[in-house]
Amino acid sequence: MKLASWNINSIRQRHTHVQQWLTKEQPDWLFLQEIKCQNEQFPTEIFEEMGYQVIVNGQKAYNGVAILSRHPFQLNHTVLPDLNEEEPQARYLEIESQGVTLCNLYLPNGNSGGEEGFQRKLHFIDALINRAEHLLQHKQDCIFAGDFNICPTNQDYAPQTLSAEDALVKPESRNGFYQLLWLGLTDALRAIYPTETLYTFWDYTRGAWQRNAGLRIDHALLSPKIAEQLKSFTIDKAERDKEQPSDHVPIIIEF
DNA sequence: ATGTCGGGCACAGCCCGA
Repeated sequence: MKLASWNINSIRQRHTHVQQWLTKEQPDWLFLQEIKCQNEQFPTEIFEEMGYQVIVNGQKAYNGVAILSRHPFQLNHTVLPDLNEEEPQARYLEIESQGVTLCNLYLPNGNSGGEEGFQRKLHFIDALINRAEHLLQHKQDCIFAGDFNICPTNQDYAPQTLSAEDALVKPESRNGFYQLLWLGLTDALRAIYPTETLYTFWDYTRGAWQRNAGLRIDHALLSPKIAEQLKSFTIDKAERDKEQPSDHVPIIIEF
Protein backbone atom coordinates (compact mmCIF):
# COMPACT_ATOMS: atom_id res chain seq x y z
CA MET A 1 0.00 0.00 0.00
CA LYS A 2 1.11 3.49 -0.79
CA LEU A 3 -0.12 6.54 1.10
CA ALA A 4 0.91 10.11 0.38
CA SER A 5 0.32 13.47 2.06
CA TRP A 6 0.76 16.90 0.52
CA ASN A 7 0.02 20.40 1.77
CA ILE A 8 -0.96 21.83 -1.60
CA ASN A 9 -1.48 25.51 -0.64
CA SER A 10 -4.62 25.99 -2.77
CA ILE A 11 -5.98 23.14 -4.90
CA ARG A 12 -7.38 25.67 -7.38
CA GLN A 13 -3.85 26.93 -8.08
CA ARG A 14 -2.29 23.49 -8.22
CA HIS A 15 -4.77 20.83 -9.38
CA THR A 16 -2.62 20.19 -12.49
CA HIS A 17 0.40 19.52 -10.26
CA VAL A 18 -1.67 16.97 -8.34
CA GLN A 19 -3.00 15.32 -11.52
CA GLN A 20 0.49 14.92 -12.97
CA TRP A 21 1.84 13.71 -9.67
CA LEU A 22 -0.94 11.09 -9.32
CA THR A 23 -0.25 9.80 -12.82
CA LYS A 24 3.40 9.34 -11.89
CA GLU A 25 2.98 7.94 -8.37
CA GLN A 26 -0.39 6.15 -8.38
CA PRO A 27 -0.81 6.12 -4.58
CA ASP A 28 -3.65 4.20 -2.97
CA TRP A 29 -4.47 7.31 -0.94
CA LEU A 30 -3.50 10.96 -1.13
CA PHE A 31 -4.11 13.29 1.81
CA LEU A 32 -4.30 16.96 0.87
CA GLN A 33 -4.08 19.93 3.24
CA GLU A 34 -4.63 23.67 2.75
CA ILE A 35 -6.94 23.16 -0.20
CA LYS A 36 -8.23 26.69 0.57
CA CYS A 37 -11.67 26.24 -0.96
CA GLN A 38 -15.22 25.25 -0.16
CA ASN A 39 -16.42 21.71 -0.93
CA GLU A 40 -18.25 22.70 -4.09
CA GLN A 41 -15.16 24.48 -5.44
CA PHE A 42 -12.98 21.36 -5.19
CA PRO A 43 -12.17 19.83 -8.62
CA THR A 44 -13.62 16.45 -7.64
CA GLU A 45 -14.41 15.32 -11.19
CA ILE A 46 -10.86 15.49 -12.53
CA PHE A 47 -9.72 13.07 -9.84
CA GLU A 48 -12.73 10.79 -10.22
CA GLU A 49 -11.85 10.50 -13.91
CA MET A 50 -8.46 9.22 -12.78
CA GLY A 51 -10.04 6.45 -10.71
CA TYR A 52 -10.07 8.13 -7.31
CA GLN A 53 -12.95 8.51 -4.91
CA VAL A 54 -12.90 11.94 -3.33
CA ILE A 55 -13.93 13.27 0.06
CA VAL A 56 -13.55 16.94 0.89
CA ASN A 57 -13.70 18.89 4.14
CA GLY A 58 -13.30 22.45 2.93
CA GLN A 59 -14.02 25.99 4.07
CA LYS A 60 -13.75 29.46 2.61
CA ALA A 61 -10.28 30.96 2.06
CA TYR A 62 -8.22 29.04 4.61
CA ASN A 63 -7.36 25.51 5.71
CA GLY A 64 -9.37 22.64 4.21
CA VAL A 65 -8.42 18.97 3.81
CA ALA A 66 -9.34 16.24 1.33
CA ILE A 67 -8.62 12.57 0.70
CA LEU A 68 -8.34 10.88 -2.69
CA SER A 69 -8.76 7.10 -2.47
CA ARG A 70 -8.43 4.26 -4.97
CA HIS A 71 -10.39 2.04 -2.55
CA PRO A 72 -13.88 2.23 -1.06
CA PHE A 73 -14.00 3.89 2.35
CA GLN A 74 -16.26 4.93 5.18
CA LEU A 75 -16.20 8.47 6.56
CA ASN A 76 -15.45 8.48 10.29
CA HIS A 77 -15.00 12.16 11.27
CA THR A 78 -14.63 15.66 9.86
CA VAL A 79 -13.86 17.15 13.28
CA LEU A 80 -11.70 15.59 15.99
CA PRO A 81 -14.20 14.08 18.45
CA ASP A 82 -12.81 15.82 21.55
CA LEU A 83 -12.25 19.22 19.96
CA ASN A 84 -14.89 21.63 21.24
CA GLU A 85 -14.49 24.85 19.28
CA GLU A 86 -17.14 27.54 18.79
CA GLU A 87 -16.05 27.97 15.15
CA PRO A 88 -14.61 24.64 14.02
CA GLN A 89 -12.09 24.91 11.19
CA ALA A 90 -11.65 22.38 8.37
CA ARG A 91 -8.49 20.70 9.61
CA TYR A 92 -9.32 17.02 10.04
CA LEU A 93 -10.68 14.19 7.93
CA GLU A 94 -10.77 10.56 9.08
CA ILE A 95 -11.84 7.59 6.99
CA GLU A 96 -11.57 3.82 7.24
CA SER A 97 -10.35 2.02 4.13
CA GLN A 98 -8.92 -1.48 3.56
CA GLY A 99 -9.16 -2.10 7.30
CA VAL A 100 -7.02 0.90 8.25
CA THR A 101 -8.15 4.12 9.92
CA LEU A 102 -6.66 6.99 7.93
CA CYS A 103 -6.43 10.35 9.66
CA ASN A 104 -5.59 13.42 7.58
CA LEU A 105 -4.71 16.45 9.68
CA TYR A 106 -3.69 20.07 9.32
CA LEU A 107 -2.63 21.42 12.70
CA PRO A 108 -3.01 25.11 13.45
CA ASN A 109 0.29 26.93 12.89
CA GLY A 110 -0.05 28.64 16.26
CA ASN A 111 1.95 31.78 15.47
CA SER A 112 -1.03 34.03 14.71
CA GLY A 113 -3.74 35.20 17.06
CA GLY A 114 -1.47 35.61 20.04
CA GLU A 115 -1.76 33.34 23.07
CA GLU A 116 -5.29 32.34 22.03
CA GLY A 117 -4.00 31.17 18.66
CA PHE A 118 -1.29 29.11 20.31
CA GLN A 119 -3.79 27.58 22.74
CA ARG A 120 -5.95 26.55 19.75
CA LYS A 121 -2.96 24.60 18.46
CA LEU A 122 -2.45 22.90 21.82
CA HIS A 123 -6.15 22.00 22.08
CA PHE A 124 -5.99 20.44 18.64
CA ILE A 125 -2.96 18.39 19.69
CA ASP A 126 -4.75 17.25 22.86
CA ALA A 127 -7.75 16.11 20.83
CA LEU A 128 -5.40 14.29 18.46
CA ILE A 129 -3.74 12.50 21.38
CA ASN A 130 -7.16 11.43 22.67
CA ARG A 131 -8.14 10.15 19.24
CA ALA A 132 -4.89 8.18 18.87
CA GLU A 133 -5.30 6.74 22.36
CA HIS A 134 -8.85 5.63 21.54
CA LEU A 135 -7.89 3.93 18.27
CA LEU A 136 -4.87 2.20 19.80
CA GLN A 137 -6.87 0.96 22.80
CA HIS A 138 -9.29 -0.61 20.34
CA LYS A 139 -6.40 -2.28 18.45
CA GLN A 140 -7.33 -0.35 15.34
CA ASP A 141 -4.58 -0.10 12.71
CA CYS A 142 -4.21 3.60 12.01
CA ILE A 143 -2.12 6.25 10.29
CA PHE A 144 -2.01 9.91 11.29
CA ALA A 145 -0.49 11.96 8.50
CA GLY A 146 -0.43 15.56 7.35
CA ASP A 147 0.97 18.97 8.16
CA PHE A 148 1.64 18.88 11.91
CA ASN A 149 3.25 22.34 12.00
CA ILE A 150 5.73 20.91 14.52
CA CYS A 151 9.49 20.47 14.15
CA PRO A 152 9.99 17.58 16.60
CA THR A 153 13.69 18.29 17.30
CA ASN A 154 16.28 20.96 16.52
CA GLN A 155 17.48 18.78 13.66
CA ASP A 156 14.11 19.31 11.98
CA TYR A 157 14.65 22.94 11.02
CA ALA A 158 17.50 24.73 9.31
CA PRO A 159 19.71 26.82 11.60
CA GLN A 160 18.48 30.40 12.11
CA THR A 161 15.15 29.86 10.33
CA LEU A 162 13.03 29.88 13.50
CA SER A 163 13.23 31.54 16.90
CA ALA A 164 12.92 29.49 20.08
CA GLU A 165 9.55 31.23 20.64
CA ASP A 166 8.12 29.96 17.36
CA ALA A 167 5.00 27.82 17.82
CA LEU A 168 6.55 25.17 15.55
CA VAL A 169 9.33 24.47 18.06
CA LYS A 170 7.89 25.55 21.42
CA PRO A 171 8.25 22.84 24.09
CA GLU A 172 4.46 22.55 24.48
CA SER A 173 4.04 21.77 20.75
CA ARG A 174 6.90 19.29 20.76
CA ASN A 175 5.66 17.64 23.92
CA GLY A 176 2.36 16.93 22.17
CA PHE A 177 4.22 15.25 19.32
CA TYR A 178 6.26 13.18 21.79
CA GLN A 179 3.07 12.13 23.58
CA LEU A 180 1.78 10.69 20.31
CA LEU A 181 5.02 8.70 20.04
CA TRP A 182 4.81 7.57 23.67
CA LEU A 183 1.34 6.18 22.99
CA GLY A 184 3.08 3.77 20.63
CA LEU A 185 2.93 5.54 17.28
CA THR A 186 6.02 5.45 15.07
CA ASP A 187 7.45 8.49 13.28
CA ALA A 188 7.71 6.77 9.88
CA LEU A 189 10.53 8.94 8.56
CA ARG A 190 12.71 8.40 11.63
CA ALA A 191 12.06 4.65 11.50
CA ILE A 192 13.86 4.60 8.16
CA TYR A 193 16.20 7.61 8.41
CA PRO A 194 17.09 7.84 12.12
CA THR A 195 19.67 10.61 11.86
CA GLU A 196 19.55 12.33 8.46
CA THR A 197 18.64 15.99 8.21
CA LEU A 198 15.55 16.03 6.01
CA TYR A 199 12.92 18.70 5.30
CA THR A 200 9.42 18.73 3.78
CA PHE A 201 8.77 22.50 3.58
CA TRP A 202 10.74 25.46 2.27
CA ASP A 203 9.39 28.99 2.72
CA TYR A 204 8.68 31.07 -0.40
CA THR A 205 10.68 33.97 1.05
CA ARG A 206 14.39 34.65 1.40
CA GLY A 207 15.44 32.02 -1.14
CA ALA A 208 14.71 29.32 1.42
CA TRP A 209 14.63 26.53 -1.19
CA GLN A 210 17.88 27.62 -2.85
CA ARG A 211 19.58 27.82 0.57
CA ASN A 212 17.95 24.58 1.78
CA ALA A 213 16.53 26.56 4.71
CA GLY A 214 13.71 24.08 5.25
CA LEU A 215 11.58 22.52 7.97
CA ARG A 216 10.38 18.99 8.67
CA ILE A 217 6.75 19.55 9.61
CA ASP A 218 4.89 17.01 7.45
CA HIS A 219 4.80 13.68 9.23
CA ALA A 220 3.28 10.20 9.14
CA LEU A 221 2.69 8.40 12.44
CA LEU A 222 1.93 4.68 12.31
CA SER A 223 0.26 2.26 14.70
CA PRO A 224 2.45 -0.75 15.63
CA LYS A 225 1.31 -3.28 13.04
CA ILE A 226 1.57 -0.78 10.18
CA ALA A 227 4.99 0.29 11.45
CA GLU A 228 6.17 -3.33 11.28
CA GLN A 229 5.13 -3.40 7.63
CA LEU A 230 6.76 -0.07 6.70
CA LYS A 231 8.86 -0.43 3.55
CA SER A 232 9.81 3.10 2.52
CA PHE A 233 9.45 6.79 3.23
CA THR A 234 9.97 9.25 0.39
CA ILE A 235 10.10 13.04 0.37
CA ASP A 236 9.41 14.09 -3.22
CA LYS A 237 11.70 17.14 -3.29
CA ALA A 238 11.46 17.41 -7.08
CA GLU A 239 8.03 19.02 -6.70
CA ARG A 240 9.59 22.06 -4.99
CA ASP A 241 11.60 22.81 -8.15
CA LYS A 242 8.55 22.94 -10.44
CA GLU A 243 6.82 26.07 -11.74
CA GLN A 244 4.48 27.65 -9.17
CA PRO A 245 5.14 24.99 -6.53
CA SER A 246 3.51 24.56 -3.16
CA ASP A 247 5.85 25.45 -0.31
CA HIS A 248 5.42 21.84 0.91
CA VAL A 249 6.39 18.70 -1.04
CA PRO A 250 4.62 15.30 -0.99
CA ILE A 251 5.63 12.68 1.54
CA ILE A 252 5.01 9.04 0.61
CA ILE A 253 4.98 5.89 2.72
CA GLU A 254 4.81 2.33 1.42
CA PHE A 255 3.78 -0.53 3.66
C1' DA B 1 11.98 43.38 9.76
C1' DT B 2 13.00 40.75 5.67
C1' DG B 3 10.37 38.43 1.91
C1' DT B 4 6.68 35.61 -1.35
C1' DC B 5 2.66 33.41 -1.96
C1' DG B 6 -2.97 32.62 -1.99
C1' DG B 7 -7.54 34.30 -0.93
C1' DG B 8 -10.94 37.89 0.27
C1' DC B 9 -12.83 42.06 -0.62
C1' DA B 10 -14.35 44.40 -4.36
C1' DC B 11 -12.43 46.06 -8.57
C1' DA B 12 -7.09 48.50 -6.52
C1' DG B 13 -4.31 47.70 -3.74
C1' DC B 14 -4.41 46.32 1.12
C1' DC B 15 -4.90 42.80 4.78
C1' DC B 16 -4.55 38.25 6.89
C1' DG B 17 -2.33 33.83 7.31
C1' DA B 18 1.54 31.02 6.41
